[in-house]
Amino acid sequence: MAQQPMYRRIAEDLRLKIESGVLPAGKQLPTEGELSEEYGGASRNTIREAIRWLSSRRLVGTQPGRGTFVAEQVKQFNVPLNRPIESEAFEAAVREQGRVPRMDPPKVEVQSAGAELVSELQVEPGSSVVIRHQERFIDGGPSSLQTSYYPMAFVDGGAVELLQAKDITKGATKYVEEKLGIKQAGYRDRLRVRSPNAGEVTFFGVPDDGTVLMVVTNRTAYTAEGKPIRFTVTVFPADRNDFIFESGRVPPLDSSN
Amino acid sequence: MAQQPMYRRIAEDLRLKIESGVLPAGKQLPTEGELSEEYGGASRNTIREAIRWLSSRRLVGTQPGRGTFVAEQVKQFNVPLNRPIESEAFEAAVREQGRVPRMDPPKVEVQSAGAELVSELQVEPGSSVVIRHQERFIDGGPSSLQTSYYPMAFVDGGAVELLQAKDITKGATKYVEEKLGIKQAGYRDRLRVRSPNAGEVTFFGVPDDGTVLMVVTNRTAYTAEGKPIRFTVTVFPADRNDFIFESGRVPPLDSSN
DNA sequence: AACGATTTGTTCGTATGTATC
DNA sequence: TGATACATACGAACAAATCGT
Repeated sequence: MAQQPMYRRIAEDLRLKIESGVLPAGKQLPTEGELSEEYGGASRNTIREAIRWLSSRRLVGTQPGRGTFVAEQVKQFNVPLNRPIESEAFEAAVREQGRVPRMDPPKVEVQSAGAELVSELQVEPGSSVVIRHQERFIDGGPSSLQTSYYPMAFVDGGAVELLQAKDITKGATKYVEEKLGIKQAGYRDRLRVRSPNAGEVTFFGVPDDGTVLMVVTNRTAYTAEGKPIRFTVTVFPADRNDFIFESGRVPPLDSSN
Repeated sequence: MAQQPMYRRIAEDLRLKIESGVLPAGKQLPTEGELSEEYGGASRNTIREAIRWLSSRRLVGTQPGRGTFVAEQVKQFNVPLNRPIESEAFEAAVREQGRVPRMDPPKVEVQSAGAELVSELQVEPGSSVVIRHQERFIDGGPSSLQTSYYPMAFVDGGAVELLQAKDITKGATKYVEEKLGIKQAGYRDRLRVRSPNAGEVTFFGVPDDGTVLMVVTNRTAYTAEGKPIRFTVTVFPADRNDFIFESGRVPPLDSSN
């Protein structure tokens, strides 16, 4: 029975201290030098391996120049999948959970459709697509990045507000329905977990060490005839969000949870 | 403008080679010693930092004694959230996607309810709970771990098969309804991402470095009166599964995707 | 079955860089 | 500005896993 490497045993010992409350959330760990002494003169590199193991599990966080701290438990936000994901729905969901929403005005762009969009929106390769991008915040901190894609044909058909860099107050879905008579009959979400890209690391302020992951929800909305009318990508940090999906009749969700 | 550390630049260079196809999936990278020479005599530790960066993003995988290999793309499985999650539904979903399901017979256990179960099942603290645990496989590889919890009162009331370590062919939900007249009216899923525990690392055969995460779906099923009747936890490796949720009317999902 | 060669994993020591207070 | 603490980088040695002989 081979025993575990030293850094692993040290990490395990620290993990127990954290989970048992000897080292409470927010508390600073001894410095690497101190831990080195504490654990029988193990090399500072070995201590760093142990801390890295804890860090990759988000049990601790390191801050250059300050120290290593036991991770604070972050309050989870419940992302309701059964509801619309437009601005008003986001605001309502956040307020329901007793928190404060904020949204930047959308950035609008026109690009030619790449492979994914061609498949999701069923448009011609290289045809123009309207992109509406919005940054969202909860309690002043970054919450999510949302990007919606519409066929340019919608704008040509009269839905010109899609090109304006401001919120469509009545909701883009309703707006498209009123302007073009294109009515949403349903949608499909696909949730996937992946590493953040450079822009997401910046926006969310997460460490760039591959430990924090993102949940990406791809929502494709369809008409009754099965024609896709919108493709929306929303990116959330995986460690601060739960995704709630309800089917049939269920009692209301206790928002304290 | 501070430039990036060397290990990061090396990692970025290797990342480009991987993403551009110079290093195709499955290909072995040069050994650490060779890379050390390639990158201007950088120390082997620095090379290892670069590889660690790639590894934490699942771009490469290392195998002691063998080498470092570009990660193979794993075929995603679509987990349908709109459907039941009992054995038959799992089998059907897997077959629909052209793959081969397998399930071990369930392990049954009785435990006293801890805090989470007390809250989810609304049972008395310390009261007995029936636990049914099942391991599931797709194409011979580990797919998911599912654990369902029922109040012991169901067994006392006559649903004795809940205690037997074999599949309830008609489905546990239907069985409970027939035996006890307790009818499921709806359910709520909560998806959350976390690190695997020791048992999950073993079962799924994933590296224990905190890089591979799990998606846990907690499903609580309710009666029309809002009484919880079942609590089910299913654990999936985050990198091999997409979670699909449909609302309203949507065209069928192309299972090739 | 045993051994040696190869490759990654662990541990040490040391020096210097950079962020914070 | 100096002191402190984590981050990067180097060099070295040995351990452990793998594979072919």
